[in-house]
Order: sequence, then C-alpha cells, then structure tokens
Amino acid sequence: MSDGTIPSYDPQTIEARRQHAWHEQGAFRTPDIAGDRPRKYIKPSAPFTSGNIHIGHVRSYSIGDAYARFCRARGEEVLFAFGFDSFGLPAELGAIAGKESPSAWVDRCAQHMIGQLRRLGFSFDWERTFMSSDAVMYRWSQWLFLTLLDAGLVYRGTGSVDWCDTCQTTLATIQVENGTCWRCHDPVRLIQRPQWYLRISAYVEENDRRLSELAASGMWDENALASQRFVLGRVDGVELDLCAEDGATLTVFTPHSGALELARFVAISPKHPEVERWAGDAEVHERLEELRSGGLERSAREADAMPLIDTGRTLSSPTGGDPLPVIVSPMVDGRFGATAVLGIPEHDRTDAVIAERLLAPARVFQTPPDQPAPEGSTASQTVPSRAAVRYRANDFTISRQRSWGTPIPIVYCEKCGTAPVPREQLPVILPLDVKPTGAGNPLAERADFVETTCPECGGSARRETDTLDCHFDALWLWIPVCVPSREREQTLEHILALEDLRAWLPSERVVAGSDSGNFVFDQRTVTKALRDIGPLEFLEDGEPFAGCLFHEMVISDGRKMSKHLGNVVDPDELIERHGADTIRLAVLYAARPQRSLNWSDSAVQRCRRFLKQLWDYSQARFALDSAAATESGGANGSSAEAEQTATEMGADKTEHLRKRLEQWCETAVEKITEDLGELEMHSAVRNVMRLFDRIRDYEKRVIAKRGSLCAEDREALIAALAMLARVLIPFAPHIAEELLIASLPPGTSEIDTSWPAGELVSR
RNA sequence: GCACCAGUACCUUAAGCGGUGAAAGGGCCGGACUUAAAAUCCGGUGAUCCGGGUUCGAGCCCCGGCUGGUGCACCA
Repeated sequence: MSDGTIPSYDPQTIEARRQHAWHEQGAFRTPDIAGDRPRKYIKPSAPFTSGNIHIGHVRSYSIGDAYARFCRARGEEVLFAFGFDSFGLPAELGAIAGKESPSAWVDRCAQHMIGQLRRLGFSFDWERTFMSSDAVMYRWSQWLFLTLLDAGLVYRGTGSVDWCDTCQTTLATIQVENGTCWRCHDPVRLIQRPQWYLRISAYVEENDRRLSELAASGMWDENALASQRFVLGRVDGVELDLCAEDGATLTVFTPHSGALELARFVAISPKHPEVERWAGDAEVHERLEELRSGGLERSAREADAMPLIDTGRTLSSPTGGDPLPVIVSPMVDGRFGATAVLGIPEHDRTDAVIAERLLAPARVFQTPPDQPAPEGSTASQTVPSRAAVRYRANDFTISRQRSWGTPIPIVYCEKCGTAPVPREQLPVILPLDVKPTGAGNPLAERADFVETTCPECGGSARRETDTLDCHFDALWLWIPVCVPSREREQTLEHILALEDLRAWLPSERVVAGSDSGNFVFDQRTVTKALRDIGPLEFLEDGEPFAGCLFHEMVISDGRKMSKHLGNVVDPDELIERHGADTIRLAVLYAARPQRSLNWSDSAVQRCRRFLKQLWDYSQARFALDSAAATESGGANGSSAEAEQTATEMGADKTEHLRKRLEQWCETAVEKITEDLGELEMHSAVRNVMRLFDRIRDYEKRVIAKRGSLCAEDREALIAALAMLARVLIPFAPHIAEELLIASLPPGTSEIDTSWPAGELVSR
C-alpha cells in the first residue's frame, strides 16, 4: 500500500476472497494419516436437515471451528467434519408440507445449509460430509443392527406406541397434542405392538464406571458429565430379600436405607422378570395384562392417576413391623428401572400419594409420619440389607412405523420365522419415490419393497416395514468421517479394518449442544458393545470421545427462540449486515460456552467495532511502515532525516516501552493459548481484544514520550499487530488472514499462520 | 412436583484459589466533525435480588427465601 490509500473494512469482499482462497488451496482437507504429528478428531454435532442454519448452529460450530483452527495452527493434524442426520420425522413432515419426496427435501435442505456454513467460513472438510439417508451410509445402520442382533443387544419385544384410529398410523410423541392426533385431532390411544429394542442396560454399569475416569481426565466439562450422570440415572441404596407368607422371597430396593422401618408397601414394576409370580391370581393377572396391553393413558402419568394393582399379597416388613402389601405399578420404572422397591411415604412424595390412594389409611399410617417409629421396629431389624445400585437408563425402542428411515434388514418367512438379511445382501434399499402422507406407513403398501424371498429357505417372505429411528443412525454417525472419501463405498469389513479408524479414534473432543446428552450416552454404550464384539476392539475403554464440551443454547430476551414469540435471530441477515467474522466473534464473545447466550445486539456492535477499529488501525500502521521503508531507501527524504535524528536521539528512551509491549504480547498469547486449550472461547476473545488495547496504549505512550515512533518502535508495533492477527485467526479467520497479508513486507507473499509462541520476532 | 443453572448499572456481559476504590461494551447526556443525519472520535453517567451465617475480609463459600430459565414425569 505504498500509494497511501487505506482500504476500508469491507467484510463481504474480504470474506469472499478468503473463502475462495481456502477452497483453492483445499486448506481444510483432512491430512493423510501417514504423518506422525499429533492427531485430533474434533467432532461437531450432526445437524438435522432442517433447512436452515440457526444461530445455535453458528454458536456450536464457531466454538468447534475456533478449536480446530487453533489445533491446526499448533501443528496438529485435524479431522473436522460431520455427516447430516437426514432421516427421521422432521424431514418426513417437511416433505409432506412441501409436497415433495423426503429425499428431494433433505437434499435441498442440506445443499442450502452447506452454503450457509461455507459462507460462515467454517473449516470443515467438505469432502467427508455425508448424508445418513444415502444408501451407502445407511447400510452402516443395517450392519450395526445385525451385529447387535447377533450379540443379543437388539431384540424384539412388545411395547406401546401412540396410535390414531382415524389416520391408521402410529404417531411419534411430538405428534400427539394434548392426547389428540396432530392431524385430525381425534383422540389417540396407546396400542401394543411388537417393536425392536436396543439393550443399553447391558452396559449401564460400565458406562457408570467409565464416567468417573472421564471426569478424572479433565477433558469433559461439567455440563457434559452432569448430562451423562443424568441419563444414567444412578440411584444408590440398599436391597433386601423379603419373605412372603408362602416362603417365596423378593429382592426389593430402596434409596432410603435409613428409613426401612417406615416402609408401608412394596411396588413391583410390570417389567420385573418375576412379576408374574406376584400377580398370580386370575383376577390380578387379568388386570396386569390390561395394564400392559392398554399402556398408560397420557393423562395417567402422574402419581395421583398412575395405575396401581393390588396383588392382595404381602411381604414381611424388613424391621419386623406389619406385613407390607405388594402392588404392581409402572411408577417404579421411571425412577428405578424394572425392579421392586419399598414404598416409604415419609421420604417420597410419590410413595405418599400412592399409599394414600391405594391402601386403607388405617393400615398404612399406624405410625403418624412425625412420630418416632414404635419401639422395637428400629431395634430389631430382621432382614439384613446390602448396598445396591439401580439405574433409570433403560432399553428403548428403535423401530418406527415410518417410511423415511433406514429399512430394518429383517424378513418374515412363514416357514423360517424372523430371518435377518445376510450382510452381503446389504443394503436393503429404501424406495426413494415413496410419498408419505402422514396416514399409515406407505412403505408397507409397496409390494415391490415388501415382497421378497427368505434368505434361509428361498420361499416367499415379506420384509419388515418398520424403519429405524434416526436415533439409531446417530449411534454410528461419528465414525464415517474418519474414512477417506475414496474408501467410502468399500465393504464395511474393509472400512472397519482401515488404519484410519485407529488413527482418528477416539475423537479428541466432541463439541455439541447440551441437549445431546442422550446421543452421546448411547454412542458411548454402543462403542463398548462394538469393542466387545470386535470392530472397535482398539478402543479399550469403549469410549468414543476422549473429551467433550456441551455448550448451552442461544436464547433471546431470556427465553428460547421461537417463531411464536417472534424473537428468532436470522444468521443470514446478520451475515449480510455485519459479515461472518463479526457474527462468529459475537457468539463467542457474548458468553462462555457453558452458559446460555442471551442474544443482544450490543455484543454484535462491540465486535463489529472492534474488527473495524483493528482493521483501520492496522492498515494505517502497515501503510505507514511500508511508506517509511521505501522512503528510507532514498538518500535524502526529509522525513527519513527526521527519523534518523529520532533514532539517534531516542531509541533507548523508549526501549522500556518496547520491552513492556513484548511482555504484554507474551502474556496475552499465553492466556489465549490456555483459554483455547480449555475451549474458554469467550475469555480468549476478551484477551485478544485486550491485547489490541495494549498495543494502542503502547503507541500512545511512545508518542507521549518522544512525539514520534523511531524505526525500532515501529517495527515492534508492526510485529505486535501481526501477532495479534495470528491469534485472531481461530475466531475471525477472514479478517485475520487479510491483515496478516497486509502486514507482509513488500516482496513477501507467504503468510505465517502458525500459532505464535509469544515472543515478538521482527520480520 | 422434582432436578439443574442463573440473578452484578437502563440493557448485555467481566471479575484464575474469598483480597485495593467491582471492569467493559451498548444505551443515555454533553462535546468534536457535518448543511443535517448516519458513521467515527473524546468526555460524563451509574450496579452485586432479599434475609441470615462462616471470615480480619464475601459478587464469589454455606443455609433459607424470591424471581427467571432449562430439563424430567416411564421418553427417545
């Protein structure tokens, strides 16, 4: 810029220029695993193909991208890529609304979202992006289904689903509005239907154990750990074996080990393996069957309406008091899983309600709640108790009566019964021209899909027409980005044997919203299963993610954003007005990741101003510098002469200021580095801004001291600004790189984007 | 109802282990520049939800309350 004109800050232009350059250079292509530098797979969340990137995505990916760019700058090899979660109900509903096929719908949505993400300048490796609804990808689901089926971790059971008689279809929970169908508003009922289940219960104990290891590693933030603990639902207590009149025993659990004498009843889950033994009477059994087949009415899901069956039987009290009535109720499941528990009204509100409802008060409350227990009952504990643990996390259904999902690779043959599709026949292709209407499952009406031959006897058979819930797809979605795209179409056996998986897994860090707790939990579970089965045996602790950050959501006016409230922030509009760098910086600056971000314009304005000031200031100093450089080349410029004098007169007068500037730069880089390592992005951004203030302060002080900058002063200033640009790259990459380019001395073209160590080096 | 999180100026956020006079930005007011407005620059303005406790010392730790948010209620 030796002509002296200073380009004004125009985000649209410079961002387009940088993005074009990155694209040309293939700047974010995943490095080959041949190298021996440290590797990090940074896992962003897999977005639903909803159609638009919202501000929550911007936050999530800005955090992940800052971390990814930081790691690259430090010389690490980074895999930063994701696949779209493109199956499932939202897409199906979107397609119905848009009157197009789901596959067309998700393709269109994904293309648009990719465009938005590119415009934001995120450093994803786009070559590895995929859609879970592509046949080459959903065969992973089918393979996983069969693998888990073989291992006994997928099983067929009977469960209740919401059903609309008018529309002749099963409904997802979100399609039920106040107990009525979302389309016809007729009442919905729960029906009994065979479903496929995932047995996560087999691994809850190990998940629990590993969780403390993850906590000890320091790589999991508190939010993420808390969510894992919550999903696990661990309850510590004691269990004891109680005797019935006929000598039969039942193991019961209670979290209130110190209040056994207050027990007033025993509740058994309808899912308890021995429940039949306790509900043996014909009449009681009939009611149990009724409970099972009718499911639970939506209105009956609170303690005062929860179904209860009095079995008429009793068990001895653990402390020698009155015998305890035995009831069966699903209220047990939600809190302790499929088990039997002591009902202790004094310690548990639900128990109190149940006791009041079901049992004759005279029988139950022989001891008034506030009185001490009667003599003898505490003293003579007759039943020994032992420490025990229960988990709320439970097996869940993975099949859906929907047409936009992975076909379940199962056929039903009259002769052979249920037969899995052999792996070499995968994938079972989902017809793409299916048009869901919301009534019934159109897949079931497609003869060309349903009619098939039995893989075992060759006779005629029909396919399973339920599909897998997209939650099941999420179990493996984090794996395929580790596979080079050229290998993607290979057999899964080949892919699973690739060194790439061993090189990239476990993921160094997953960065996702705090609502991902269930996904992560189930991914952790399945990883352990695949370790034991074989394909992921190299993950010894069965943990797919070494580290995890769950950030909170973006809210507005103190509440969740929703169209209804009219407080939705549109990223496109913001980008158009302020540019991607400003928006990215603003979402990082406005709150630390673990806290919900209350959207405000002031953060945007602050960041825009910061970037503009940084731009103007830096460009002016760079221009001045190169002007001085050219002039001092000439023999007799008057300003060069003046500078000569200044140098002779006062270079050492400002040496302490240059020293201090260097100190400032060092500590700033130190702090920013530490912040980034801990993903404390908002603190890092603040420190970047503070560094800018200090650089300007330095210049002011030098001028106050001597009236102008000597060559050494200027050189230090330029070096500091260049360093500032380098540490800004993770947060506002476009402007940062443009400034670095502008800082280059004439004749140089290669910018140094590596992470600074801290000391100011003159160019 | 239960669980978790949060409450700092008019607004949005800061304040490593408890440690000077609680820090920024926006807003607002005044000034500079401008025919005027916007933008930009300079200056000014002002706060720890309530009640207890621990401590030499509390925005930070403990207990209780109030307010707001999020999650959960057999649900993936």
